Amino acid sequence: MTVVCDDDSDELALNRQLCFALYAASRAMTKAYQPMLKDLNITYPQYLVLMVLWEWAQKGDEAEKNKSLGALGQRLMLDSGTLTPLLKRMEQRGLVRRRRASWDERVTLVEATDSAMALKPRARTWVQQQLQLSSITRAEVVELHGDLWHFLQKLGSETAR
Amino acid sequence: MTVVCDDDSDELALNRQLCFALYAASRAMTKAYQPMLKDLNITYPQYLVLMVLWEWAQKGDEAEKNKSLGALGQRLMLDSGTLTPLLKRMEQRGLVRRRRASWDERVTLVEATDSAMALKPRARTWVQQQLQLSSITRAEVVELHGDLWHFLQKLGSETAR
DNA sequence: GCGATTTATATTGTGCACAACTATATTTTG
DNA sequence: CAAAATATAGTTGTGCACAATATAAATCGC
Repeated sequence: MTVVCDDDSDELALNRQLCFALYAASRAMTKAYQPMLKDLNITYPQYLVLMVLWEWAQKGDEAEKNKSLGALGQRLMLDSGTLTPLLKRMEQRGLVRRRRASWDERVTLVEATDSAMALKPRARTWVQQQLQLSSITRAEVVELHGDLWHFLQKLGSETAR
Repeated sequence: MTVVCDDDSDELALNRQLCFALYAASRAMTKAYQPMLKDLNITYPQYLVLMVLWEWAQKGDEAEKNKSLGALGQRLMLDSGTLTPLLKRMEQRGLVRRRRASWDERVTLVEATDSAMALKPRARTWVQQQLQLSSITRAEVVELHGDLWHFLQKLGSETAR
């Protein structure tokens, strides 16, 4: 039996594509978070927003200038087309407050409510437990995280050209 | 000045979260593919589908049983809720054919059209060029890919419990 | 062979992502 | 200072993802 197989068959094989590995791993990770997200009654992107707002809440008021929708977008690499409706949904759920900056009417300031702050310890506990229960070591996580970040930097500096 | 900073501030810091690194890297990768995707006039998930169909086209007809929507979903880890409308759009664009299997009326068989096969060399050339132009080495790609796949296996075996 | 169960796909509804565009406020510049 | 340029969000439209559900075909147990 003759197997027809041109020389580029390997080059574009799905299982060798970094792009697919990233795509699949990202979605698998999102799925792994679902039990916690369901418990907190939020979505995955909303959880990412909360992580930023939780950080901001610790910084006090001196850095209000940097607590805008735009700043949030820079941290998460998302634009207003994604964040505006997402934040409106979170506002409806009582998780965030939105208001215009007095010093610049273009700017929308965003902050976590007490209700949102209350979710933080629950998230922290769950994340810690999952890592302990997992067969994945902390060292593996740190290494993969570092490699991803390094990759992200290079990719960013190249696509910015 | 006293900086309020509880002891879990680092644990949930966005920039230390593997989940966010995966999320950001995956989206950045998708963005990096946009010039090619725009040229081929397809979306990123459609490109992933094509990579599978390109592989299938090389296998001849003996494996028709494994060229179903379900098999496609297993490869891409996507369900019918995502694939059915996506494939209908690709069918409209003349990129795929869909038909019921004669041996099981439930099964939808999927295959690339000639028009879709014609896109493969263009994609291959672009991917090769990008890697050459990039400051990212082939070794880095292979290592990150391996680590991601390894991680995906562990995550999959755990969430399957 | 026939009802119950399982399997494969399709449908429905919600929430992202993101490109393209709009609206408005601020800053810069001649 | 008025006009142009820039900055910041919001809006609109398309296409995923995915949970939940529906539909229909095949298989199983008897």
